Amino acid sequence: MTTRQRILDASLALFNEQGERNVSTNHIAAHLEISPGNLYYHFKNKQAIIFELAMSYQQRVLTVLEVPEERALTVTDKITYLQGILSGLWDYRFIHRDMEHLLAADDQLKSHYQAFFRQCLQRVVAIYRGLRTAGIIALNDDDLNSLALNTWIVVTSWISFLRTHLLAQGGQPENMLQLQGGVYQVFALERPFLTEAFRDEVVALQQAFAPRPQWLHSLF
Amino acid sequence: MTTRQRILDASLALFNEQGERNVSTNHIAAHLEISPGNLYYHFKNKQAIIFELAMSYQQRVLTVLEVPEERALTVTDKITYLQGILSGLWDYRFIHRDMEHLLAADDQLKSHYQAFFRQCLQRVVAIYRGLRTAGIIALNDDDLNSLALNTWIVVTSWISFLRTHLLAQGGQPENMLQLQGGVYQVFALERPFLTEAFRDEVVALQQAFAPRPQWLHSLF
DNA sequence: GACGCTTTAGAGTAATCACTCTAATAATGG
DNA sequence: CCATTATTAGAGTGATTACTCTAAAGCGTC
Repeated sequence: MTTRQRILDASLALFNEQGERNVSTNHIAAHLEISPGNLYYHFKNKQAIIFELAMSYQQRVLTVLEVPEERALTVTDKITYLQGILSGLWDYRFIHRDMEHLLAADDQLKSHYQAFFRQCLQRVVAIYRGLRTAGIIALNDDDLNSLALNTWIVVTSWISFLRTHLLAQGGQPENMLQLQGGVYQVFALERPFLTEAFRDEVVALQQAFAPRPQWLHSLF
Repeated sequence: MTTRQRILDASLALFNEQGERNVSTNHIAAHLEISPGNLYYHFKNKQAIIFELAMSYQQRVLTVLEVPEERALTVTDKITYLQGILSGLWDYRFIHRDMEHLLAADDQLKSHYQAFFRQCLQRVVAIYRGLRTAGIIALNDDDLNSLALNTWIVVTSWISFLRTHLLAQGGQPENMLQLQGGVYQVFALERPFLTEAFRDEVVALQQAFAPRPQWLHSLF
């Protein structure tokens, strides 16, 4: 693997674990046992590393959100989408931790991200339209748009919600289970719009993602 | 006003405007035209300032979320709650920008915050129970719990959503209007649970908070 | 094996950070 | 008016930051 790629991988891992704020370029170099000069030979500054990671993240998410045109959507599709997005968010979780800072520090990243968000929202809308066409949910366009936006907000906030409100240290195994709770939570958004024909089936599926009692009951 | 209070006020203003990360204790002192030594006479470190601001924030939110016991809830109550919370979140918006960092840096704040969150969630649940008792919404306990959690997530993420996805510079006047969009968005969460008796009334009310076309249509 | 290009090491730098120390000044109370 | 205490100024500190510079090492090719 090239040094350049090793820098990206190490940066991503360290940013995720400790937060971008707490990881300096010197830390990254030391972790890789290379010199700071070497790091700066491959990237002109820290922003450039972040920018590249953010591009990978966006590509990952957009790939997950592709909408099949030739066939109708199924309930399983929806789960696949959610799991894909949640695992993408997890793998790049440093990005949503203080995105305001990342965007404020890099105009190029900001415009890229805002375009990316529009694309995402359009695809989420398209997915819900697909579910409506498939007869799985029933709602008007206003409700659908609001649902799409609320879904986006809940999904993208879910990880930081977990990390701030629940388990203290960011142990991965524990959180991976809780991560699935995001699926449950989004299903709860859609549930009232389910058609009678699909309600029982979907609700049964949702239960598979029900948060484990040990932390759910500690909430309510 | 005491120097101590002036430090708190200036810190809050600067943290909100520039982000806690970008505001050093030296900045705060310089802004107040006092010496760093003076600042550290009143607060033992930066964390202590943040901690105190976080306590004010929590008290503000809990005060807003008080549930009247002697009377039934009305639709107007709900709007009052939402506006109160949103304006509280706005006035302390630095807190939700990188809360993970704030909590990781201060164990005391972390335990306070987690207890605070539980209290908030319980009150949101109580409010929805009140609306159910008043016959405004109809749902079972599972749906109600999920709705409460989703409401909390959407409300607390709304401001950072606005600041990252929409208008670039954080101009207050523009954002104050958009801030109200959060009310609309939460109403959208509840809308499918409205009883027939109240649906038309509430939906009409919701329209008053509909986001202005100039940025809504840019989204979809 | 000499040349040129890419990659690397590592010392160094100016700026900034949170915070400390000492001493001067103001306020207070007897 | 004096003694004590509370408040303030301001210089300074060691650590850390993002990043630069120079020179050396690899390495492919003729």
